[in-house]
Amino acid sequence: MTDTMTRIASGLERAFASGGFAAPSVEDLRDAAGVSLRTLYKYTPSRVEMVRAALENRHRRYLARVFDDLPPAPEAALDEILTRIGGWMETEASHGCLFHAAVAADPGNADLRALLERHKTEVAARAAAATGLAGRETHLLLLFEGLTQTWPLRGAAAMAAAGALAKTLTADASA
Amino acid sequence: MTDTMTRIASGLERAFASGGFAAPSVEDLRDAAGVSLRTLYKYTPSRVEMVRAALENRHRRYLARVFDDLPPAPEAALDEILTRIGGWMETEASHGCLFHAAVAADPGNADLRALLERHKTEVAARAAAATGLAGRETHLLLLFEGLTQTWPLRGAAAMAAAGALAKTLTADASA
DNA sequence: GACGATGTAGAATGGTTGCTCTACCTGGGC
DNA sequence: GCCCAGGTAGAGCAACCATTCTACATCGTC
Repeated sequence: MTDTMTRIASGLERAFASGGFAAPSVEDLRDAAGVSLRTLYKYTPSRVEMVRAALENRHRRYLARVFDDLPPAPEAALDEILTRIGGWMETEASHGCLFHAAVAADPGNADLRALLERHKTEVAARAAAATGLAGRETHLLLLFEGLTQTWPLRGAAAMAAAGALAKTLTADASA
Repeated sequence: MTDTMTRIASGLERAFASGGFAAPSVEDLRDAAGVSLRTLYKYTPSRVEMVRAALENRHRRYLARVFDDLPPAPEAALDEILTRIGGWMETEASHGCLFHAAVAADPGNADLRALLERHKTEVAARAAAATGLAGRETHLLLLFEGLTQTWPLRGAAAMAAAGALAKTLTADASA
């Protein structure tokens, strides 16, 4: 029922998330997308377009899952964001941020890097808006990046550390 | 004058750092290593061994550069560590941590993941020892990971944010 | 000055990859 | 009943890649 492009994008996202960006062949990607090779190439005319489609899909899903319907109070919002990032890591991204992985796999690709930049900028902006910490976008970003990278290594302990550091941020702002 | 293995390892490190782990062909790696294909395969008998050699070299260089000869006072030590990580990012790792990049490029490889784990664990341990923050390894790790990932996106602002968050860590400990 | 260890140069090989192309199927609108 | 937009299935192709192999150079040691 979902239109073809959506089905392709979410299949590709799943494939890259589990297999990385280097390993999966286009035939693997076709299997994951659940369409024929011809249709796959019709919607995403090259392998890098497949990567782009997967990341666009990821971006939309991540923003919705982490930032939609947050509690209005700043400290509660920040706590909830961190909890949701933890949940995201647990169920979706057991080995780190997909955007960083894409750039790492192909560091020379400027388009990919622009996509990463846009994703992180939007994440920081939405977090700042939700927590009333305008002007602290970089602090928030550092916290999220730290949590996202430390989670695969330390699991719940990473969440606890992020929570502790977050408190000093909100306390600072209300002082 | 340096023995062959060392020359190969540091050449490989340079190649992977600038080209990522997926793109460079073994011939590219040979050029970077500055030896013949035969010699390259003698010391690193497969491409994954080349990756391993590069990462081992990176590990040694990183630890030496960030943790050797730190000031004895805890707060000064932490500050100095962050400054050195910033310097490292600026001159060596303009697009993130090489260990995470290696794992991202080949997420199924357990050996690589073990190498990442070992690297980060050792970094956290040495940082905790140098700053007198035993028991806070995860907090330190989160801070370093955050800085390392945010630096390519925000540059000096990332350093400032890391410094601010670090202060709350040391203040906490002395309280 | 001969020898063996260690290096270089680069051709050959067998397998894989990204991508294209041909041929066929299917279901809703006229 | 026919058509055609939009799909499937999968063979074919040229390029590339990791790895191996052959043939030759260099140098320190005896």
